[in-house]
Amino acid sequence: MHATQPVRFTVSGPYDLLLSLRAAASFGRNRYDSADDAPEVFRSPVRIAGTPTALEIRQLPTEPGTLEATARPAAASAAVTALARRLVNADLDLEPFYELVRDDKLFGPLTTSLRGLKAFRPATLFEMLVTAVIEQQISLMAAHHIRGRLVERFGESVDDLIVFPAPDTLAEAPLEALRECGLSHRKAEYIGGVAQLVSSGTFDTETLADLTDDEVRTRISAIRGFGRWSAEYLLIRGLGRPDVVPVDDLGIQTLLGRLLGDGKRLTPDGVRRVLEPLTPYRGVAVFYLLAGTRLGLA
DNA sequence: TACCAGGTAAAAA
DNA sequence: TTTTTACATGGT
Repeated sequence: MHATQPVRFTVSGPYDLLLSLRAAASFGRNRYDSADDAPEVFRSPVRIAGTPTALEIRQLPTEPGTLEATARPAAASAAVTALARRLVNADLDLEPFYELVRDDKLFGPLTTSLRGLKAFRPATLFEMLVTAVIEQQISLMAAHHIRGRLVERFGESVDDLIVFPAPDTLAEAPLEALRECGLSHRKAEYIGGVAQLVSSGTFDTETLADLTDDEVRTRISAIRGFGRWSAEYLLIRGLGRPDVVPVDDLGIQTLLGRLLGDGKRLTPDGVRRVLEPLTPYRGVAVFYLLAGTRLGLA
């Protein structure tokens, strides 16, 4: 049942793939996830049944609610569709969010300009867990460099892309090799540890999708190296939970202080206070503010 | 040069 | 129980 033809699927609510790609690029170009020569196509290196695969996703110009996914090498249609739906966050319907903020002074115009924008999600939650550890405390710029070295050293090539390292690869990697990518000794331990939990099956990332936000918080925080920030980072970025905000996040505290506060960095309680009216789309709202800032709209 | 950046666990108080 | 400290990289 391998798809030699592209598979098609529909997305819930408004969606603009090109805008979403532009926003993603503005957060820091990731040369392993996109191509310069075809900016209207989302290309992502993924693993399907263990095989490194290049997944390409397009939006049909005449039928914006329908997307088309192609896998090379060809792979099972069901797997391709499921993965593509995850990457573009196909199940999230933005319309209720737009309704909620339609008359808001800040969010009304912002959501009109950015109509159809969604954050991409990574192919695996394991990738998100590792990325969360890398981004702890240091600047995003520094984190990008470290992550790039990790992917180059331990990932697998497919076409001109590199698939994020598999859990067993990082589980078997010597701590010293992880440190050579620029990680602290402590972070190398965290990453080796979570890689062993996932590769051994002790921690099943796929079952997290069935749990509530709070249940996921508890499960993630139980892993060494993962506190509240990392759990919430995984919830919003990895699982696409629309109402979650990492209130400990320095970048978010600073941004919300500037746009919704008195200009100074907010405390975690301050973040909760200013976002309260945006429930149950607080996480999506923060993403729109971040994207708006990056794209020069907010 | 020193300091800060999308934190966390462990030690010290 | 609460507060302090060490940590790696890269930009300013």
